[in-house]
Amino acid sequence: MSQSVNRVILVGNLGRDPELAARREGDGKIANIAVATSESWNDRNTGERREKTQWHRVVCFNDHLSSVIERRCQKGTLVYVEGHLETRKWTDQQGQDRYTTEVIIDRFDGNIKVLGNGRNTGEGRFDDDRPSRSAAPRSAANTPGGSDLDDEIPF
Amino acid sequence: MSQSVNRVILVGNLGRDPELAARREGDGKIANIAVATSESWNDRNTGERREKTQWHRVVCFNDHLSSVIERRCQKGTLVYVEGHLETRKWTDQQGQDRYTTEVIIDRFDGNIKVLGNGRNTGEGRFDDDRPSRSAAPRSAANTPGGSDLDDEIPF
Amino acid sequence: MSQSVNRVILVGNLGRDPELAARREGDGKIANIAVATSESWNDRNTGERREKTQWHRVVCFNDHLSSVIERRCQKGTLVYVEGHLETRKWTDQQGQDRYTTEVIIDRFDGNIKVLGNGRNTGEGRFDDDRPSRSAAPRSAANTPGGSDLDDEIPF
Amino acid sequence: MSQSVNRVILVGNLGRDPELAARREGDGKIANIAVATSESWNDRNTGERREKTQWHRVVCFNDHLSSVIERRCQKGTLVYVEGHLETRKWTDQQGQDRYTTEVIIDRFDGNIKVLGNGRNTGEGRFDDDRPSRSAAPRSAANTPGGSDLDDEIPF
DNA sequence: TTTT
DNA sequence: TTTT
Repeated sequence: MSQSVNRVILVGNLGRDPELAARREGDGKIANIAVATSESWNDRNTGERREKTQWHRVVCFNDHLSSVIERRCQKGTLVYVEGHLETRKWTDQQGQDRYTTEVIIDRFDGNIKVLGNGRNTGEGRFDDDRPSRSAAPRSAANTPGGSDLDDEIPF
Repeated sequence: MSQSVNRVILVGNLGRDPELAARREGDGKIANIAVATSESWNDRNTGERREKTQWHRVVCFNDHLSSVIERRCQKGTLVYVEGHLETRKWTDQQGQDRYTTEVIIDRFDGNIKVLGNGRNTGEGRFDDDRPSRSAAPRSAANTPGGSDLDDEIPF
Repeated sequence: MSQSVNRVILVGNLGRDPELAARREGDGKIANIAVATSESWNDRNTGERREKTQWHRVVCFNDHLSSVIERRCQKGTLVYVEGHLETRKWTDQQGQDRYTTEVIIDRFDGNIKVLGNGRNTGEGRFDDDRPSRSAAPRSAANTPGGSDLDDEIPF
Repeated sequence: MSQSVNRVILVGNLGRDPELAARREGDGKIANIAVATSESWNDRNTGERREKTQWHRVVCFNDHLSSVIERRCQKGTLVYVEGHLETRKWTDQQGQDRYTTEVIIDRFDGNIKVLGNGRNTGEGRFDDDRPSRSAAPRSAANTPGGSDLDDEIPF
């Protein structure tokens, strides 16, 4: 179990179209996206509005989800991403150790969501792309004879 | 410090317009919103598409933020909410104990975000509503002479 | 995809031993735990230390994980829980509609972690309980010839 | 508001004692900690147990919280950290651009918690260190005449 | 009921 | 470097 947690949640816009990486043998497609988050504040001294953008390297190792990213996302798309941090080591041309930190999208179901923009305007549901391999959520309220909460706001 | 964590993150749509509650003395405005989240899956047995909606009572005790909710949110608005769970006890008309669980929006800055729909279409930034009381984010990259990451994707 | 997110993170202590519910046909064991979170603050007016505890109904529908909860958790155990909110409707003895909100533990791997106390003191790893059905994490750094970050501190 | 979210949650152990950085003028103390998270799995091919550790640079820019980290944390301490990602640019000795990604602890209250080990065994509460500047949580259940949930289990 |  |  490892007594540890490594969790990242991002909501932001793609800075460019997704890059579909070369397929590694047996592993399927890999998608790389650049996600921007920004915060703004009023400068204490000048009173001016300031803004700061962070760019995040987000990587998807799942073949099917990468295809969906390819189809549904483009420069400007607003996405929700849930993943974990990984820092990988590489060697630059001068032979020096370099480290790059990425957000790895964790699991298939629900860890990336298209929230707006891009190609997702009214063309049907994302889930339509998925084969029926997705299991039913496991909980009481999904059982037959269960809640009719779906039909009305219960409060 | 209490060695505990109580954290909720929701992205969903408002099921109705916000309700601005009566002002409690000295506490400012309170906003109540009904947020829907849903998940869908293919039924194992029938193969049919099924969907399940959850409704969340979300409460904001901050006066200023409640005003913003009032202005910026309406039925259908997609919001991001970050808060914590509270269950409060009350007594019904039969004199019985009842419990209601709500998501309390945690702090002012950034714990509710309008992601789409509603009144937020191109009318300027949410932050324009805020007085300059918001402090500058505290971190290295915000210092003078700092990063020019804002101008370009660095990867 | 549903354009929505419903996510709860708790770190808190069990208020009593886990309750293993009756097995529903075909669904395996269900575990119910009561998790307390608390926050404390200094009262603005009196200056006294005040504390507030929240109790959370946490439910696990996974058979194997429920067994682990049964073995590893007891009254007082500190746990990390990651799940989502569900409110289910039921009818009380007076025939009135009632609603109960629970935190449903999301998926098997890593969504409950024993952080301390209870029976988890030095009795071996939680993972030893698991059969080898757990898949390898999918990411670059796990590939053969990959990173040797594990062996040394990169900063 | 910026329509974006940048959020990191870590639970892990300190790999070394905290490093208290030089004070920047007017900004107070800065604490740097190295937090390890790890995951383990059974190798698909060999069946062997494998483990992978990630190291996270975590930075605290808050003076008071940095003092607490200094006192309460040491090599081996298990901590909960909530923050956001920042990547800062710097120039190495060869004059090349380099980027380092860090987790910045977000705000004062509750964004770092000592969960175990280290110096936190029975020496009194963390909160005792804090002056009474912490405001009361704002919510219904904290009001006078409010809930007595604290005293009894509601389920 | 828990815990600090 | 940590921890299980």
